[in-house]
Amino acid sequence: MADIPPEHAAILRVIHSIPRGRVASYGEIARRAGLPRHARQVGRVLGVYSALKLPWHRVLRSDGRIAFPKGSRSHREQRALLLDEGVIVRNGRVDLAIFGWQRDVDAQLWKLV
DNA sequence: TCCTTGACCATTA
DNA sequence: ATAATGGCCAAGG
Repeated sequence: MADIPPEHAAILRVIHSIPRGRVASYGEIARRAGLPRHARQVGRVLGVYSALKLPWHRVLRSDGRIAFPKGSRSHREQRALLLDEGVIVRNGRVDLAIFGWQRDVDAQLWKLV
């Protein structure tokens, strides 16, 4: 069995800890894993370990958009999985101020008014 | 080694 | 809001 490099393990651990109904960007995951500026590696790791059971659908771009091209198979699947757990996806995008793992509380309160 | 390729990001126009 | 740009960095050829 191939051993998993520590950097990969750190990234996988962070992804696994994203709460249900919340989302995080590639960059944020990299930072939380102690690997700032390694956003691209997060995407790569997700691909490499796609066989594992991970909440990959909770990972989005920094602007809240789904990384896969609109109309692609993966895009549709990710959208469906997010909707399944109550995350609103509008036009291929999620409002991070509401569903972001580290969401902006001020913005959320503002929306309630 | 050097070069290319990305499930990326921030800035600028 | 969209697009181009330069930067980023590990993998693989």
